[in-house]
Amino acid sequence: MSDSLTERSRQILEAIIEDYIKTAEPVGSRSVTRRHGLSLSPATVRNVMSDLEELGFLASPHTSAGRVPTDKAFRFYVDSLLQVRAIDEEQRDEIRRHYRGQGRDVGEILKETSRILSSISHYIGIVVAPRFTANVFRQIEFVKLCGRRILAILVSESGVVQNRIVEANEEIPAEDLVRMSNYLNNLLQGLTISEVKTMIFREMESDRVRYDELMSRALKLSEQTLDEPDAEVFIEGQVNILEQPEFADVGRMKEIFRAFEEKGQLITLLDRCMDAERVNIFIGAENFLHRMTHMSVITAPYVSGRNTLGVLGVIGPTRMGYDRVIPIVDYTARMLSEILGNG
Amino acid sequence: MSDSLTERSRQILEAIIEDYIKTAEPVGSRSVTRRHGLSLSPATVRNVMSDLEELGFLASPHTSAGRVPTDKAFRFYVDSLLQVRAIDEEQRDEIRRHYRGQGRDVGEILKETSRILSSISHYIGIVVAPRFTANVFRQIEFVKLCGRRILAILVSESGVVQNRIVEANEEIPAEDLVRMSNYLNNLLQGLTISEVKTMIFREMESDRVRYDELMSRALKLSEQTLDEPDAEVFIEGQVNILEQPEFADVGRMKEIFRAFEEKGQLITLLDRCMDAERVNIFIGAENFLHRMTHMSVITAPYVSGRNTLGVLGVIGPTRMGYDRVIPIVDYTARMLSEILGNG
DNA sequence: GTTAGCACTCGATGAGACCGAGTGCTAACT
DNA sequence: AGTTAGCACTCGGTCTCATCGAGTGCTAAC
Repeated sequence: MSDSLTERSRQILEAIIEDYIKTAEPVGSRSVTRRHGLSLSPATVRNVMSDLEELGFLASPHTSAGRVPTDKAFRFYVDSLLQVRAIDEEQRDEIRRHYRGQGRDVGEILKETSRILSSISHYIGIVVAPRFTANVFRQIEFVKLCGRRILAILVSESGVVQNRIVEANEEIPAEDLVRMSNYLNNLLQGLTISEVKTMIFREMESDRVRYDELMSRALKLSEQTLDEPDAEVFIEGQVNILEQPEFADVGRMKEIFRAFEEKGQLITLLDRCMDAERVNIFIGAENFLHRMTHMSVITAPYVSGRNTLGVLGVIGPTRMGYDRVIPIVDYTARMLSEILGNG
Repeated sequence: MSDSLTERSRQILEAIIEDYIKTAEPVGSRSVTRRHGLSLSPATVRNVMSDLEELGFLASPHTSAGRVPTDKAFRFYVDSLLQVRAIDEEQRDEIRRHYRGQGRDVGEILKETSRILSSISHYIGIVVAPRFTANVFRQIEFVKLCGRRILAILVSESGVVQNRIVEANEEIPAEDLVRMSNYLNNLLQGLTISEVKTMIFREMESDRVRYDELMSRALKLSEQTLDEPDAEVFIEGQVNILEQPEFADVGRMKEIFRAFEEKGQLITLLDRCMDAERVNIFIGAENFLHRMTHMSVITAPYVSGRNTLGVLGVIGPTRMGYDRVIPIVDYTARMLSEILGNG
């Protein structure tokens, strides 16, 4: 398919796409010749554009408007035409600067990351927090609140904390809680959370535990602690899309904001990129969120050692500046990996 | 000032306000007579309306439109005319139902609370998480991550958890960390966080500690842990205001969304309600957020025992259904207090 | 004090004219 | 055969103008 394009067609397509990225408006044959030093007449360009429309790379909103690149065109652009630049030095420094304010809550770091992504890309930053299941267990602690209520705190190798209040059947003395957490910490050391789950299940069945009330109670509590809440996701900079001319229309905007309220769908989408090597791009309808028409998503996983922790990315209009944003996403993912990674 | 209004003027003002709340459109003299069984002619009503405008209760967008209640009118309405109903049974049940999914992370509960507020009021729900400073210290734990990095976990009496990664000057053995937390837990038991801060300061100066490296290190770590991050705030249902006809205008909408990005200002506003007895209302410009014109805020504090933990509320257009929303905010605050309160 | 009548205001709506960017086609040019 | 100039045509955007109707304020009568 891309072979069927002559060199000249490519050049013109690229010119149109780049124009469209700049202006958000249908591109006419004149502007192509004007803005790019191609020594061709508008009429010739028109012929080529007509062919490109035939091939599905361009669409015309109506007869007398210019033409607009389709999702297919952007896909081609990203795959074949785009030269990903190295990250801008200034931007790199800005990212580093944001991360400087050190020593905070992991959640804070993730939130800051999505703020960074949004403020530097001028689009929407998104970070999916690490799933517990993918993590390695480090420690569990029980803190007694009043009565039968216990605060369980679960810490993973990478320093992610999950805490929840559980209610025991009866009041448990503080010393017992310490013994319980010692027992569990020993038992579960070094396992991934999913291994932890099976381990707890197996241990509960074992004779040794079945008749030891303390242990079995400990296991029950930890079980309650483990069942995973919905993945947390940090989204920042939603206002930025209000600046985009193509969303001046109120109806379209509503759709977008609504899409962001359904975080579940977003998470599903980003989860699909967990195993990607590096940067991953969904263009327009490719993202399968019907509400997110005219939007593209650029993602990259962040890791700790060999372990993929989560995914981050930027959501912007389909006509976003891919060449600028891709390196930002890539670099930010690396920085975050470095900061969270402890190996 | 309210005395200067005759009974009839009041009735008419109320009718206008209620009409405006329903329709979001300027109210004319005819609609007042039509919709309300007042046996008065439009002409009479017009005279009264003219007086009300003189007094600053009404404003006319232009000569031939109807009239719109001013902030002052809404203030008067809320203070003097409004009969706050008891909460609707159905809504009460719905709130309870939302809270049923128990045993979660405190943060989760707060987020759910703001979701509840938004979905039941159909406006925007907002919850400011408890400040640490106002809380009573319960426990501190140190978890060793790799190298010199330590995860410090701070738990308050009410089960709120604050965690952050701190970096020590040198590697500290795990046993020492346990001893350090034991020392601190003993020292700080039962103090409020602000007392904790002074205590740490005093203790650091004491001779006993100055030459005990372990203790002084412990104090240093806890100091790092304590300095408070920005208060967390949960905002849900921002899309809901897109439904409000008065925000169909894109410019106005941008302003609102931008206001929500500056969470600091919102927090300042809500903080002012921390000491309020019960429900507190800011109407229109009263909230002092210049971006939030045409918006009102209804807040209520949530407590644990005598201790005010934080504030929650609903943000909606100035012409919101106060009679419906006030009991929702009030009831939700009570429920949340009950859930978090442990005494 | 209340009401009917009336002239007046002013935004909203819709029709018509016009403009201009852009297209597609044809015929001429290299 | 590919390229270009010329030209008729399309169609959204904008401007103007007339019209409509909800609503007002004023005056005079009840």
